Amino acid sequence: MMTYTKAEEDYLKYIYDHDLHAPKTVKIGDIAKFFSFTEQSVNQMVKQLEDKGLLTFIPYKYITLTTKGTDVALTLIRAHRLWETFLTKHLGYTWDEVHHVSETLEHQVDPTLINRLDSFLNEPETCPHGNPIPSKALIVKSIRYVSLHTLKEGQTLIIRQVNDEPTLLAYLTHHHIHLQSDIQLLKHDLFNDLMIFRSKNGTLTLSSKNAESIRGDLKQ
Amino acid sequence: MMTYTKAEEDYLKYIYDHDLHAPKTVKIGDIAKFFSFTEQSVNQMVKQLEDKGLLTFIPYKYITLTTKGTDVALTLIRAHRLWETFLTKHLGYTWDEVHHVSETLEHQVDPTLINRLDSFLNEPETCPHGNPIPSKALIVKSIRYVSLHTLKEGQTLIIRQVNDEPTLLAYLTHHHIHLQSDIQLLKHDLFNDLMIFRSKNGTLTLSSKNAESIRGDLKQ
DNA sequence: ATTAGTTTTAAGGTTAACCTTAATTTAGGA
DNA sequence: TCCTAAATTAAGGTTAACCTTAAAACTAAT
Repeated sequence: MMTYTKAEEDYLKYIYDHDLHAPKTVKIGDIAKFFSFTEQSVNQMVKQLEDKGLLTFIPYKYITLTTKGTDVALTLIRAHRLWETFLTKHLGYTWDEVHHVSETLEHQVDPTLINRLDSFLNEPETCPHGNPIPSKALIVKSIRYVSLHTLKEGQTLIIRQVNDEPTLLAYLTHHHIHLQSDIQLLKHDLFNDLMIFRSKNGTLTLSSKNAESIRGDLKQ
Repeated sequence: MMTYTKAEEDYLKYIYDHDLHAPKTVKIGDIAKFFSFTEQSVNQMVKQLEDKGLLTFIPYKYITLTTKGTDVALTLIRAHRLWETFLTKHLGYTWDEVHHVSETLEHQVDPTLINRLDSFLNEPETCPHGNPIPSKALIVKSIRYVSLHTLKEGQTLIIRQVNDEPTLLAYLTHHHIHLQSDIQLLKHDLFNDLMIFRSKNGTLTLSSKNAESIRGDLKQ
């Protein structure tokens, strides 16, 4: 089992996420902008990752992960989400507290350890934020949910997934909103790009960018 | 909470262990020999640790940890032994397998995490090798056991503690010896410095140096 | 008072891993 | 065709954290 540097892993994770959201569109410039590096630096690192067989770069087109690169990204995600599950299920952490700790534990990806942790947890399908945990064979069972920012006024969503963003999670927790909560769009203020919702415990406001980080099932 | 580099932590652990075994005797040269560094390097690092208030060095006499330095060492030991306990109690590791994994996990010493892990494990008193786990307040409950290498021919020891040395542990496991096992000294071959023992499953030989790593209660 | 063993001072080398600046070069659309 | 965005090449800087070599200086014990 090869091991990669933190920077390499960060590149792979970014590319994986970006590609999931918009396939075959990652360019050198995207990565540079995201990490605030120069394009030359990114060019170098992309070359390095290509040399290691982790990605393919078609100049002037796009970057994609190879199977090997995808496996590395999924291995990291698997470890991260399993540690998060352990922390919430057994150590009493809340969903907005786990990210920070898991960031440091996720580089603990020794396959034996992670697989045993998986068994101990009874092979959970999702992390505390509702995101799928890749299986031992790195298969991801992904479910297509509706994103909160696409709601029409009056519609209600049952929350099933939230991106692992501590401030957003803390905000939701503060409003007593968690997985399986109902949330109804009262008003979409297009001018300010704000969405106002009603939940069981009152109303709350989210920018549509934040709403995009929340997904679930439409309530009939 | 300050955080220290791996090298700094390694120095502190070495000094702590050495001091436990032979109080007030650690010198620059001991550390240098142990790590195979030059004495000048060690001198520098010792100065660095002194500047950080972690130890006291009386030239031509000895080095001792300050309270602060002792606390750092105990924090590391606590984390290490709690992770070992988790790995054996819940993830199915054996006592000779845990050391390697815990080495990398032990730098995970975020106090909240470790304290919650401690509660989850029901505040165990000892690690899988029988060594005491410092409490949350860093109190060590140490029990005085008899060392195996001091046995007289014919005497039997009930094993309660073994130093965390993977090869020794693997050897014992191979002979089906574990904590609470009885082991009787048959013959002490002083010429070759070997000790021959009988256990429930046959006989085995240990150098007296290895025997020193095993402690327990004399059986009447 | 010697001397062997210890400690200190000073300057510099190493390693790993990135990241930058500056100067070109190339591709592809208007 | 040209122009702009994208990519490349080349050389070098940075940072963190130790560790080494070489040359003194100091202690304690005979």
